[in-house]
Amino acid sequence: MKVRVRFAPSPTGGLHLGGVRTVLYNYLFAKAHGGTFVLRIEDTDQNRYVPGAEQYIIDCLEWCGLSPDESPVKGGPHTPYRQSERKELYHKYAKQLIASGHAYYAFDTPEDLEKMRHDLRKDEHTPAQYDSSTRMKMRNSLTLSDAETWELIESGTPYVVRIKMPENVTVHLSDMICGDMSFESSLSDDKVLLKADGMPTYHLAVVVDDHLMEITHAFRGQEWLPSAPVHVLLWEYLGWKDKMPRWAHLPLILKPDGNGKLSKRDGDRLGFPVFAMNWNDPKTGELTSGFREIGFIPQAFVNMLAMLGWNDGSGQEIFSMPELISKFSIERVHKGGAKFDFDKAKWFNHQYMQQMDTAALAQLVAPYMDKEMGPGNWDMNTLLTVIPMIKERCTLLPDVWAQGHFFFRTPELIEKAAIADKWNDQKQLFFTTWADVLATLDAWDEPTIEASFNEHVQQHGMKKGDLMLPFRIMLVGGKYGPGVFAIAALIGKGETLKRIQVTLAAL
RNA sequence: GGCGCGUUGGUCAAUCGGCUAAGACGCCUCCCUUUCACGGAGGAAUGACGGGUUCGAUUCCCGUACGUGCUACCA
Repeated sequence: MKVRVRFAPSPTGGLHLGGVRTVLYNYLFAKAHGGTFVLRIEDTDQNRYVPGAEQYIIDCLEWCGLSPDESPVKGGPHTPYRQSERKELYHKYAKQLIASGHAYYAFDTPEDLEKMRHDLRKDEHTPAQYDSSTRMKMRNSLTLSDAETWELIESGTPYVVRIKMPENVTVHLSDMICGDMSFESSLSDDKVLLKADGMPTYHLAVVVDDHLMEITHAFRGQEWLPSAPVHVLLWEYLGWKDKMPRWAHLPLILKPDGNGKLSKRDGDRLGFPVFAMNWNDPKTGELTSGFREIGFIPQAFVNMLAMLGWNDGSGQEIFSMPELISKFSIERVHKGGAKFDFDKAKWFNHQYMQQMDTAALAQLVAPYMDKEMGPGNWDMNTLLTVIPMIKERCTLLPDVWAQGHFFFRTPELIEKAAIADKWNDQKQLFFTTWADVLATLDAWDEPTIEASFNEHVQQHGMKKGDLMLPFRIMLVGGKYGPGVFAIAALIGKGETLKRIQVTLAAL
């Protein structure tokens, strides 16, 4: 059997961690079986549709290295891939369901529904559902005659199509992750299949499209489990049950500090991104930060997500994409949700920064260099030299600048406070005279500079330990960075002397 | 409220009836390093609770508790 999987996001906002992970597991499963990964866009809610969101999703997938084989832009054998462009299809199958008695027209207004939910409420806490116990009290094609129904439709009365849930049926569902489950059909309400605006709801669209696009395995978040029986019933009622995909309901990604699904607002609140890339909402003008922009390497991001809900049992945590494809197994995906841990996410990125080759890393760092120094105003060869010296101190891509800016530019901020209270005339004299010695040096390399320093320390009868930190502060501006003599060697004699003199004058 | 799903350290988690319960992140101590890191060596910290089944339960079953999801003309 040829494997076909799909991801069907609604273009209503950024792509969050759970979404990317769903794509990832889809992708890994498909690639492991030589299958096809389909992207279709679920733009079925005109009120919530946000222009640009579709392209954003496509860009995110590309950044993550998870580009689909078939998509609205790429095309494929099942065009169109946008649900808004497949409207007639849904109408056709909705009519088929009505004809076979599994669905019906409903003309109730929102006010009618609200009244029903209030008047017929089952108990204090729970409003009534539109289901077998209430549907015969509403205005729909089950209570109206055919002629009345037809007249209402002809006269342009807004209507929806609802599924007629059976009264006493136990729906069985076999899930690749959750195992066998069963649901009582009477517990679900008569879900709307076709909305008054003519668009399908998710329930109809997912079944029709999965069938038409020959999807064999359907991955989605566990929040869909309660409506899965509706979908199973639709597969059955449409006569396609033998072609129903195998389901896999993925565990949820939860808030780090406790309760609930991770949401966009948690990122703002806790100081980390929840979207793959920056999302600029054109409707609200609100900007939500992404993992790409704060300096994650895409492979690290994807690796981190892969481990949030799955492992191969060996204890290995760093996997390349080909390794993930060959080792991923749906049986080892957890059932329980996982709290997202930003520290662990950063650890993954740190690991990738250490193992990545310098040239590739420099390419990823270049945009941040452009941002700080201006495009063309910095030297790539210097960056290539500097990266191996500082990368172990770097967790995210912009840390390269934070940890190495002094190689490119005289530090603007000098942490004088770190040395000021122990400063004295003797030290002042030491550096003044040593600068003169340095000026006369012929060679300019790390051992030469350090030897000169040591010799000068001895001549002044001072302690090297008292002078190393001041020298560092002069060159770097703060208490961090690689060996001071290596820094001096790299920035050059002129720049070293300049930094010593500037700081001496300021102390 | 109803229904579904889940529950091993603070977090991610291994274990598929034999446990002195792996490993990772984070935290702490020490070593290395005349800075900050990296690295190395240690440490604290876990089976929700109550019943069964069994020679033996973290593991299987049943309750309870807790968590979480759904309960829309949102997905």
